[in-house]
Amino acid sequence: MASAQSRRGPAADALRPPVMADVARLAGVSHQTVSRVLNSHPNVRPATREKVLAAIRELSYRPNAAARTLVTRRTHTLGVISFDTTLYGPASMLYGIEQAARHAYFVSISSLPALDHRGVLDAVDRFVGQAVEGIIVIAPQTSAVAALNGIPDLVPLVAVGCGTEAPLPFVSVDNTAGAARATRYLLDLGHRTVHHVGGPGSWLDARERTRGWSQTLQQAGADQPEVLAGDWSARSGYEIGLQLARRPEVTAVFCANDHMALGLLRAFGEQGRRVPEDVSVVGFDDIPEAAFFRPPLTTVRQDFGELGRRALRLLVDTICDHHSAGSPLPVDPELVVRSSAARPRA
Amino acid sequence: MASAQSRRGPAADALRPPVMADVARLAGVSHQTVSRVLNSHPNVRPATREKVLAAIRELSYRPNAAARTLVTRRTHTLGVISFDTTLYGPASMLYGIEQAARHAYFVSISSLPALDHRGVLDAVDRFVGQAVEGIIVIAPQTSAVAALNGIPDLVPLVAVGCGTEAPLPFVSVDNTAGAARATRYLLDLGHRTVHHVGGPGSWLDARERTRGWSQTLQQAGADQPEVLAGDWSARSGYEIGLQLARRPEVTAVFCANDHMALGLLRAFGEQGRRVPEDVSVVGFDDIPEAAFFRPPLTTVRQDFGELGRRALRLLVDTICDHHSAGSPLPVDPELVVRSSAARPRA
DNA sequence: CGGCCGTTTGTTAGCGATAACAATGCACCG
DNA sequence: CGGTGCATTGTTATCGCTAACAAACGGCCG
Repeated sequence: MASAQSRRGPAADALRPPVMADVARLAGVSHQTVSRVLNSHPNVRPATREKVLAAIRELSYRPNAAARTLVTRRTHTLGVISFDTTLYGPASMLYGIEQAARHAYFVSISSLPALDHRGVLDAVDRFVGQAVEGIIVIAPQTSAVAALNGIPDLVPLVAVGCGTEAPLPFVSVDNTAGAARATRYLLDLGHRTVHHVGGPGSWLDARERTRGWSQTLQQAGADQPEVLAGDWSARSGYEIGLQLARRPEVTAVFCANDHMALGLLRAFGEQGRRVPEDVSVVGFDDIPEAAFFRPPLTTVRQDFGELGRRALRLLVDTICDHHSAGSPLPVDPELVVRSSAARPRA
Repeated sequence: MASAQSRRGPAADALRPPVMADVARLAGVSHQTVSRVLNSHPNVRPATREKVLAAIRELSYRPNAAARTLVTRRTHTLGVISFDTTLYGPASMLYGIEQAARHAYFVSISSLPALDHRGVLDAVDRFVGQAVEGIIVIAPQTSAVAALNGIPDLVPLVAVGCGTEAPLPFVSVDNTAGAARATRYLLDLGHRTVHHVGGPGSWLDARERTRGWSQTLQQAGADQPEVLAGDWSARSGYEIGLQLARRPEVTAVFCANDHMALGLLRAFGEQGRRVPEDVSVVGFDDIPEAAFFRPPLTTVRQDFGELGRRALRLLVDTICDHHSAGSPLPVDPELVVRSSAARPRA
């Protein structure tokens, strides 16, 4: 049997995985017929198909992906470039993307410690080298958007969470509306004005949330306090909270994310300012833990998973039609009322 | 110029990306010489190399990965199979893996909503079909380990966070030691015994932490209260906390993770049991927010990133030597003392 | 019963790279 | 001045698959 096997010589049988020709020989057909069965072409007699399938099973044959790719020019692979996937937002989007993609694509990741021009360009380059069929950039920072500008159009590319200024198809949440909702809620409770702990200015989401807050105050004719910017971390929220706690005129704070709100709550607690009796706090994101902060955090829910799924859909559309049919509507954030905000004391 | 280009005919120039033959023609050498330059073989005259590089730049040529793979049988791709990468632990390990791998490999992910037998097998199968060079399974659940047993040895496979019972090379943290350290710490503070909020029994880490706690109590001759098992979520910690708060004999609690500890803190706060005055709480993981809980959480730090990096190293070793040189030492967790635990009141 | 047509199968030629081997050129030696 | 050997380059075969075309087969019609 071994000697009849192939030009590879008898000894190679065990070493090399079987190829299509081996299946063909065993089934007594030509390799092309095997290929037809594998690609479910019509015009293969059922009996033949069965023989081939049996041979495939017997040899545990698996088609060689590289050979296939070489001729079909399809890799069934997408690339995702993201800022630090340890963070809740990026991690959730990645998860959403992967769930939505898995039935049709492999997803390859590139998680960058910083989204600078160089890093993004390199990552795109890597992926193009790998011949991905499309790329999703989770690009929350202005620097990333800038980098995206300079990218040659080698492969369909979609951005997510990049504000509305991106020079390419994108999906995003309506940060401005979410921030406005939070601010409006606090004003409606009776607060004279609302202070704001912002995210880093280099992040688009941060800017947009700040804008939503600012516009709402302006419309309401309320005082507009200076923005205190953190870096998204609980620590920065804590430090800012320490300052804010000293100022008795502060009765309401809108934090650009839940982690900073956590730090804020801690700082207020430490300084003896009660939440929500003395000061109200509202966050943004609705991370799973927010409901278990002390007190439970009123916050703006953002559906990261949905965002990821939409990004994927947009990318797939772009790959197929090869014309971006405009970007879908922004995902609408929702205010989740818990107990960290209340009416100010009279 | 176009007519001299290639057998593809003049019109194809703009459509197809350039191939090695195009570069060769432009540089006036054979395609093999181009290949030599690309693979930095010795024995290419510097002048020739320059000509080739210039041609490559001029055409913006990129080698075709599939063609390369077909002949070299290398894909430079690794697969990572993980349970829900939204969670802090898996996300951090994934990040560690990717950071360590990126200079040499692409990393493809498969994030499963459940690590059941079928799911793991399918994921491995997908990756084998994609011809990855190795797979890392972030396999914290017993069901995953069971599934790993049945896997044919088609590709190097390494598990991480899978306890010490895995039938294959693995890396893990020393959960038992970490839990023992936390428990010991509470006992040393003077508590009679320590209650335990465990993770789901289907998770190896949960079991090991419970074991470490249990052994320590036994060694100390302390009472061994019944384990209350949660599901890692803050919500489950909260619910268990509500029960525990009613029992005045409870003065110290060791939680199997920080999220449940957060829920516990909230429940105790709500029920008027002060932490750490009335009851001490220690967590596990040291998530970035733990320092900003109220009170700041004393917990056991686990370096997920390092774990990921080690897993990668182990996998690469396995790929190269193709014999697993035994698994590396478990990563040692460290107790981070903050203020959620104190001496019991007299 | 020959010819036409549709179904089923086989044969050949690529896809774009690397590997093995052959050929060239030049320096150096006896 | 021919032979030897190394550095450099070119030629050919091959990786495992799909696409395009060719051939064989059978049924049906006139």
